[in-house]
This record gives sequence, C-alpha cells and structure tokens, in this order.
Amino acid sequence: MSGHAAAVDRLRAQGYRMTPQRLSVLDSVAGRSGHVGADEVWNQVKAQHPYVDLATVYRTLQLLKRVGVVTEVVIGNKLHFELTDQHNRHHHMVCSHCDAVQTLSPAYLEELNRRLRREFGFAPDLGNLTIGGACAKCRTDTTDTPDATE
Amino acid sequence: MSGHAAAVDRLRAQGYRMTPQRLSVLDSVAGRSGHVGADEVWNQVKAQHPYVDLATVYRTLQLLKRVGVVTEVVIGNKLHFELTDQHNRHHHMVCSHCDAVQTLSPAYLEELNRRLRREFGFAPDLGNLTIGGACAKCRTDTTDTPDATE
DNA sequence: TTGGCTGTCGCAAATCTTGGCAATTATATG
DNA sequence: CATATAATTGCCAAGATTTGCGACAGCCAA
Repeated sequence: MSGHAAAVDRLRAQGYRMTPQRLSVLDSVAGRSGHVGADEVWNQVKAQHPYVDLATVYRTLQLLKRVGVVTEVVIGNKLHFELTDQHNRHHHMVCSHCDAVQTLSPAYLEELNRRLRREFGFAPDLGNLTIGGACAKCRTDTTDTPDATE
Repeated sequence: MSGHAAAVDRLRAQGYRMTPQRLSVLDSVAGRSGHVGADEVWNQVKAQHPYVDLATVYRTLQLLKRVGVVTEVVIGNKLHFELTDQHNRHHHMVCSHCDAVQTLSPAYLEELNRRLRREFGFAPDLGNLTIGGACAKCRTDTTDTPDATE
C-alpha cells in the first residue's frame, strides 16, 4: 500500500497511466514475499476485478518489469515475478532438476556488469537474469550432469 | 558428417539412441554456422523425412542440449540452437530491443563459474546462458532504458 | 531367433505467452 | 466540469513449446 506510490511515479514518469488493473497486479505481487507465477497473480487479481483478462496481467507484469518495479525469474518453463526490493537486491540461481531457487548477491555480477558496459557498451539486464544449473543437492543425487557446461 | 560420431557416443553413453530423426536434426543444426530456430530445423528435417513431427524436433533439440551437443540461445520469445563448438566456445548477449546477438568469450564468466561452484556447490549451465540487455546502438537510439538494472 | 524391456515417435491436446483490434478509460487542458 | 487524445483493456486468436499416450522399434538375454 505504501511502496506503490513509488511505482506510480515510475510509471507516470515514463508516460504510463495507473489503472485499477495495474494496481491490483502490483498488489498481488507485493503481497507475497517470494516470487509468484502469472496465473497466481491472475487469480488474486480476479478476486477484486473478476473481468480482468489474463493478457492484461501479462502485459502489466512486463510493464512493471520494464520500469524496474518487479523482477522476472524463470523457473522451469514458467515466468515468475517478485517485487524489486531496492534494499535487498539479489539475483537468482535456479536448479533445472528440482526447480529450487537460491538468491545471489549482486556483488557476484558487478564486475561482469561493468565489463560488459565498458568493453561492449552493452547494458545487461542482470536484474532479471536467471542463472540455470544444477544445485548442490541434485549434483550429488544424479549421475548425469556430473559437470555442467563451463 | 564427422562430429556426429561424437554426438552418437554422447547419447549412447547416457542410454539414448541415435535415430534417423535425431541425425537429421543434428545435421540441420550443424549445417548452419550460426543459430537456428526450431521451426527452421523442422523445415530442413522435413525435406528428408516429411513425416517427422515438430514435437520430435523440440524433444531432440532439448536432448542434444542436455548432452551438450547443441547450445540454446534465447532470442526474443523464441529458442534458437547452434552446434556447441568446443574449439570456439562463447556465450551470448542478446539485445532485447533489436534482437541483435553478440558473442562473448567464456573468459568473462569463468570467475563467476568458479565462485558459484566453490561457494554454493551450484554448477551453472553458463553454456546455455543468454544475457539479455540493451546493445550500444539501442541504448543511444532510445530514451528509455537509459541505464538498465544493475 | 524369440521375447521382453525401454526408448522414441507421431499425433493430438494442453500450457504458457503474446499480438491484433475495436471499445473503453485515464489525464491534461480549456 | 466537459472534451480531446492517446493509453489501456477485453476479447479472441495465434504462436511457441511441452506433455500424454498408444504404437513401434532397437537392443540385450536366454
């Protein structure tokens, strides 16, 4: 209910409008501590505005992602979203075997970020980067993927 | 026609079989220098085996990716694939504005790879990692995304 | 060679996500 | 407060990728 003001400002600053649908989507994502799937958001949104379309939810999530309000996490074959917490920034590592998610301090990617910008002029969207791979548990559990690609 | 032997071995080693369909998919990906979309692969495969289903192409591409024979590149909303060249390894940076693809030397991610393994026991699949962001050209062309998320 | 076990395939249906378009609505302005 | 305008939405459909399932084929053991 509070951080939303900042989100509204961000939207307005770029010429976007704040609508009940968008507010509702924002509420839904903000209401959970972790990441949420688009369908879960939709269900929550429908509770308040039964007529809202799933496409609108997707569009809104993409919009909020674009302006930096939410972060996208790719888990398995689905997109998940979470509120971008400026005070607790982190990246995500997702195990492709068990879909477990670990967070990663931005410090780990700072140097890469700087190098890509400096050497290529490329501004990576690391905030929404999901690093896939095999977590410690799955590496020992399985015989395959003994040593994932470098 | 030559590197395929290695691919066959990789499959067999993990209990998979080499079939005409798979060989055809492999041929198709290997036949191009850069990355290919699943639909393009399908079209090429159908030239030899008209009855092959698109689902088989997808399944095969995932399989080849899993065993390390091909590399997946996410461009826009589509999956692309290229032969994993052991002698010319590279990662990919894709511009989310113009879909331009730049390659990146593995050296840039070596340290990250080591740290994730050492500190988390997490084996990242960096080979199939696609780094999204804004390329130099699009950064200057557009007003938005002046400074993508860190 | 004959079974049988397991991996694969084609087909169809399901799932997830995006796009087009006309109708609707948020906002700045008068 | 009424109005014009461009952004936004719903609805529908398409696009992309995955999955379930029965039929089929390769491969090893007896």
